[in-house]
Amino acid sequence: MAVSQNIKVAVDAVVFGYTSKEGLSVLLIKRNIPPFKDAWALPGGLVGDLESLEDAIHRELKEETGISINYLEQLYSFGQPNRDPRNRVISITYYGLVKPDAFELHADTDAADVAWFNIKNIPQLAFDHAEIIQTAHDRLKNKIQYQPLGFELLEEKFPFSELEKLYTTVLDRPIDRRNFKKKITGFGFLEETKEKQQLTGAGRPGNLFRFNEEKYFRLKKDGITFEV
Amino acid sequence: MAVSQNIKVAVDAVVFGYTSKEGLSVLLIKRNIPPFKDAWALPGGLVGDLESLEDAIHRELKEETGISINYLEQLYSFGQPNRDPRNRVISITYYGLVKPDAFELHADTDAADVAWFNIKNIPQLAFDHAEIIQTAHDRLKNKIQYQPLGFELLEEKFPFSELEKLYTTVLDRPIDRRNFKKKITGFGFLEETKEKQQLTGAGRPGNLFRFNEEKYFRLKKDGITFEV
DNA sequence: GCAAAAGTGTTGTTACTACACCCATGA
DNA sequence: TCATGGGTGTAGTAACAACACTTTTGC
Repeated sequence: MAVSQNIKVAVDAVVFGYTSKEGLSVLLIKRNIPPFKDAWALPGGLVGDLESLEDAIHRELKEETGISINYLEQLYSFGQPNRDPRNRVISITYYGLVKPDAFELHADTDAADVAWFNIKNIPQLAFDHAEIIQTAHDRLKNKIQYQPLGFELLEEKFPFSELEKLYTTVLDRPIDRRNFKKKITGFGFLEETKEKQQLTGAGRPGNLFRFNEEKYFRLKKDGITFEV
Repeated sequence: MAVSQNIKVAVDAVVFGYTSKEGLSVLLIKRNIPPFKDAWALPGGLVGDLESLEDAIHRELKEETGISINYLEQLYSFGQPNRDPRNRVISITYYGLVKPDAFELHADTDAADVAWFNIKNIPQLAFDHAEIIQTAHDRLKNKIQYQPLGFELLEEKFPFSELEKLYTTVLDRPIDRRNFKKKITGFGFLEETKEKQQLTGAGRPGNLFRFNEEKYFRLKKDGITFEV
């Protein structure tokens, strides 16, 4: 019906990182071009005419932040006519999970700077990016209730307390250690190794666990019922 | 980064209808322009430069099928470069739920025909629309597990067996009547009226129920745990 | 009176919640 | 020996699954 259309298509990503010291954080870039020059924003950009949406977001992440990420999932599409002050841009957003320590951040092409920001301490953002982060965070909190979580966010081997801290952080409330362990081990996607945690200060060292990838991803697909 | 971009933005909708005789069906239009002329397709079309995505899909539904629908939710965005043979079009898709009997279908502007097709009997479709319907159907089956369902699909007053049939149809398996009733009445979003069903053939007439809108939508928002 | 659909309770089993003390280590 | 964090079991309660017969109506 519309004879010609003048709308641009962008992709943006909310990349969550987790460390037990820092908690849950989000990867942001500092814009070096107007509008919102020098403001923090989500990594992302316009989609190329010949590339898929997934390729576009991976490319943008690589260019703007230096990270490459294998777990990325579509979140929502934002399309209010005035969300970009220049011209109409709709944004297809993704969210992903990574281990921050596994990457060196470097603001390569389009960005003046890149950094992790704790989810509780996000600065003023460009465009409607605050709303996008909010949506992604809600989705993550929701998702944790019917999918296992942790594989993409923890080291290969980790003490059980790391997983517990992760859940505490994402759910933002305390959980009962014994019940949590019963539940998690009941699902069977964790394997206990014979190794013990290297000590970092005082305290009894914990046994190290790892994910059984096959079972983990099957449960991720089939869904679980998770209440703690 | 891309200096100019040549991508069009469309919206498409998977509108589910339910009747107890026909089961679950999907609203389709017959295209009257190439490509895929005379093929069945989802209602939808290009987004206007100044309208929101939601306005666009409501407008297209009105134009192409004659229905207006108040429950519509974003589903997913499809953006493979080759999904439209003419040029690059990304589609932001929605899904909605209606009572088919409440509308007169009429193929107004862009469509040669409009019709309901049973979900088990969908014809060959244009573009990647079969995949979109699949995605919508999966979402519906999933959603039913943590949100109440029925308000948008049933008459104002209905015998309990109607709700039961709806769940049986959507879940595509039999459910235990007594346990189902216990569960549903436990949530408290149903109200029993004093009226009895008008008879349609033999059988004991059932009491009529209605939804308590306030409780229904609160539970829809908060989520429920549903297992039958 | 028979076919069709509605209505209704109980029991066994499983899953969840709440809760507190001892153990291994480093300093 | 003290501070820190890891590890473990039980009992009461609530939710779920399985299951069959009686009632009301039309024909």
